[in-house]
Amino acid sequence: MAAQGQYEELARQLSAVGAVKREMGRILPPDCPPASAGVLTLLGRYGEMRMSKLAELLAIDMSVTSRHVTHAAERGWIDRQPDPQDRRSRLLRLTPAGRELLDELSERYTQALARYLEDWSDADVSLLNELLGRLRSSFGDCRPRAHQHDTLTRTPAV
Amino acid sequence: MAAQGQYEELARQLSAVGAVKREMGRILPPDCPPASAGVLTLLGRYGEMRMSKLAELLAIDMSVTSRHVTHAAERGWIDRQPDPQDRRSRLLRLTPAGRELLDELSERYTQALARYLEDWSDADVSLLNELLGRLRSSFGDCRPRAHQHDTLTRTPAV
DNA sequence: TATTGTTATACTCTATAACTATA
DNA sequence: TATAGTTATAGAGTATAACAATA
Repeated sequence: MAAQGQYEELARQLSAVGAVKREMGRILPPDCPPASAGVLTLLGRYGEMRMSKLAELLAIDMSVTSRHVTHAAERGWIDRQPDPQDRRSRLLRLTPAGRELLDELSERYTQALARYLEDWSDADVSLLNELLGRLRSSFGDCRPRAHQHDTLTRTPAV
Repeated sequence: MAAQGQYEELARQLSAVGAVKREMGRILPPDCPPASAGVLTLLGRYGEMRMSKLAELLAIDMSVTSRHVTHAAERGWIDRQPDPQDRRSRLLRLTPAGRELLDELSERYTQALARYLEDWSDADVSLLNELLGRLRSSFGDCRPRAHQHDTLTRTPAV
């Protein structure tokens, strides 16, 4: 349990961290918006998955996920196969071109962060990662309760 | 200097923290988008300032700042007076209504975070704040060099 | 009838460039 | 001529609701 000032400060930091995100977005290759990079990263990390799973990992609505996936699929970075188990679903996976692009993205991210965070210790980067992960998890666990004014309405995927 | 995997993880965490930001945005009162909350917060914290200073603190372009400020001014939350020292500039400050709204925002942020982060210690929240501040500062110090393909062109305000 | 995914629409946020007014 | 701020325009991201196909 933290003091009120800490919470207000955290709200401010979260709001302001957008500038860092935007700066990271600027290093991406043309035709690859940050949303595509997110899709490729998750498919690279977790392997083949369905739309609904990807939407859950991205923590955005599936309708939005669908558009991002379409963007990437149109450029040949990912592959959409109907799921033989349930033909309503589609299985997503990286193509070789997608894997290649992902490698390029990793390198760009790494180079940019190594430059910006040159005076950060390994332990500090690690700690920030851990705390951000915990932050997301603390929020994620509460998310379903967000707007529950109608208990009979379908609850969103996650 | 951190390992490559740490940097890739940080890129992912930064991308994913948007979900937390959106969740925080959902608790705001109607008619007060997150951008307005940011404007009010900074004016409350640092007091009267000019447009250019506010844009610098928000780390967004002044054109965008101008629109956020107009939104808030039209609702009576902030006041824009021409600077007597330089009539091109405008001095921004909270109105009583703006101060009242800011108090409401602080309370909502605090309540939401106290609920989501109920199992966080004061020290952990503090640490996250500190690391996010350092992160922003590490990026901010590099920003001017971003796109310097024409040294004679005016460099953006910050 | 319920669920998976897509599409249509609308809203928020941001950047670039052109513009106005003052210095 | 240069600077502070505004406005016009375009692009990226997201959410809600209506829809199609399958279960």
